[in-house]
Amino acid sequence: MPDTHSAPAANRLLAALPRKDRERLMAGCEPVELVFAEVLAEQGGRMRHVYFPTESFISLVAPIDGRASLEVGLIGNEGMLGISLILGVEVSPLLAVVQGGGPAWRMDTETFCHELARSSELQRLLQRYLYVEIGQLAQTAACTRFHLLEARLARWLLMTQDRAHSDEFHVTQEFLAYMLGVRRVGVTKAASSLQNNKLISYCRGNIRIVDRHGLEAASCGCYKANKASYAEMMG
Amino acid sequence: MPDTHSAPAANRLLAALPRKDRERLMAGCEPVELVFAEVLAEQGGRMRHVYFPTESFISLVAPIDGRASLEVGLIGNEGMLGISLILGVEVSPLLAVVQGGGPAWRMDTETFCHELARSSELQRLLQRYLYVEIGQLAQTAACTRFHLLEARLARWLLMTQDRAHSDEFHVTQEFLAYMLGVRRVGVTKAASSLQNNKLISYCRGNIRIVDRHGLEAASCGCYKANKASYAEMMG
DNA sequence: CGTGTTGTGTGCGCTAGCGCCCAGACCAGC
DNA sequence: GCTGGTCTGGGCGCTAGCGCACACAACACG
Repeated sequence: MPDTHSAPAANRLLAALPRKDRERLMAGCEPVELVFAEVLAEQGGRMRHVYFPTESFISLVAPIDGRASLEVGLIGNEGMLGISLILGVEVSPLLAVVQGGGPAWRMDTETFCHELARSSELQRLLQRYLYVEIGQLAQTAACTRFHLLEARLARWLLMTQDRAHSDEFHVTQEFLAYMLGVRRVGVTKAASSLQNNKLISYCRGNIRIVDRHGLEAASCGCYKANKASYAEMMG
Repeated sequence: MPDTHSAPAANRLLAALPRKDRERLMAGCEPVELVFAEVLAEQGGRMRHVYFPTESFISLVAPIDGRASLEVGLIGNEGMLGISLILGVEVSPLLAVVQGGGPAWRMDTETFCHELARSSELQRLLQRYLYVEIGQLAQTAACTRFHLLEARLARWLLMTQDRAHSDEFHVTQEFLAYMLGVRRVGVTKAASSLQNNKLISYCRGNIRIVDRHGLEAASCGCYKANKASYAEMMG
């Protein structure tokens, strides 16, 4: 079991719980190692587990028309996968794919629902988290409609850096194109532009954030807006 | 008080409640007449009331960058405004604007929260409704990204027709452009195309749906998908 | 060391939608 | 009947992103 697992605060939702609630919840969790591209939930499929990422992170993807798709959410150690269970629905509304491999806590849905019923603190916390997610979903819709690819890419990189807890991570342009709902070539152009401006360095899927401040300036306001909304609601 | 108000089933959420719960809830409601373009909730503003439209309908709009905006939800007699209260948050995540004037039930938030705590049936129902809304939010994001304006317009018209309970309603192209996040001229083109194909007839904001089947064929699959998801979850 | 696979960069013609501006049609009110 | 506001339509040049096809570099593995 990796060392990261032993820190209870490795997931911020868990960390935000009162000690008693947290300990009971974590007693029902098991540590798992998520691997890149693993599908944790199909759209419309029944969820068997919820996940609290610690070092890993998960993309929420809205498939459309069979072929295309669009990432509409990103879950790292600030959140959880399976939040719709607090609405009493154990069907996943979206496709959930591991975007960054690594450790996470996992809990089966029955145990989770049981704990949820017992702890009103847990309920309160997760309700607020869901509220934030909803706001971000709407924000993402508008962002995707209005903002230029380069800005959206910059935002995506920042969000990923936050969740990867590192200024280096691996993601191919092909994959990025899939997430952003554009052609691979479009990503090539946008990424080249960022690289020319010395904001990132890119080589065969290995991305390094060189100038975080510059990247924030190049990204759309949605990045900061999202962060602010999380901070406001989750404290 | 308009006659439509006397029918308890005029709002489908209310109608779906067991008689006892419904009667208690409606006792806390007052009938109001919503007027076009009225703002019922500012983004980030505190909500004072929740609304159950009967003949009226309400747009949920995600403003972005101050100027532009995008409609991400539409609430008619199948839903309610203020659903985020079931998450214990009385701040509106979106801008809510009356899109079609008419009667609705209104309830102040305190009473609503109180009733919510009393009726687990109400909770269950609204949780499912929120789940559907979330799914549609994600769907809308992808739809806006990938589908052509003409198809999106057709979808919008169908959704509005459903909520207006009439094949005629009033909406200017200017307003449509605002909702769809495009130029007015773009709407002119798309609407002309639909009119040329004898699917709608359009004159100075007065729209009439001429060929509903044709319009469904011209719209993207999102319309049917949304309807199906509501039907599945809400019975 | 060659060979297939994976990832990145380019070029080319195309389309949807943009921003801007103006024309005409219709309606309401004086 | 005139006038001014509202609504629709169209023209014009432009851009972001599309689809397709191809070249090339780096790596992985026999």
